Amino acid sequence: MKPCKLSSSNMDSGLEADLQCRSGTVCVAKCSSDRLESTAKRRLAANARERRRMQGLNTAFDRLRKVVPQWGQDKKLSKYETLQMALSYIMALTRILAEAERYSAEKDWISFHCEHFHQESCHAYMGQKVAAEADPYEPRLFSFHPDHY
DNA sequence: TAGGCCATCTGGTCCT
DNA sequence: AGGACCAGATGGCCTA
Repeated sequence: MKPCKLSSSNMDSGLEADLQCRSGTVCVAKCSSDRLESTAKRRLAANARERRRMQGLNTAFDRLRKVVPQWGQDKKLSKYETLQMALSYIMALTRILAEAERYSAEKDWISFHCEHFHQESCHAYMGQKVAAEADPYEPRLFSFHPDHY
């Protein structure tokens, strides 16, 4: 948006009818006031759009806070903490998924191994696995460790 | 009271 | 030209 090229003296005079552009052509009072008015209008519209945009962003943050674990947190997570927690959460879930896949493949092999070789040690191993799976959402998996920059 | 967090305004840049 | 997005500035609110 280019500013209306009015001389400062004219701007200060307050006599709108006498306003002149630097080009020398007579600038009708309406010219500057309309321009200022439309500039102000567009600025206000832009402000409103920006407010709506930020509100949308905050709504998204609230939705994210609802699905992210908040172990022992009595106050809501800040935006930065929410993003960090979401990252930890996703990584933990990914790890659980990978473990589960590996376990299902491994279990077949272990069953076979137990059937044909040393059964005692296999029972101990299987028991350990089951215990570990009993509480896959153990809080420590998603503990929030903010990075310090 | 200082520091953290947030909302809002604003000007700049990019895209359609 | 106008909208979306972004980053900097500013002021308010809250907490230790």
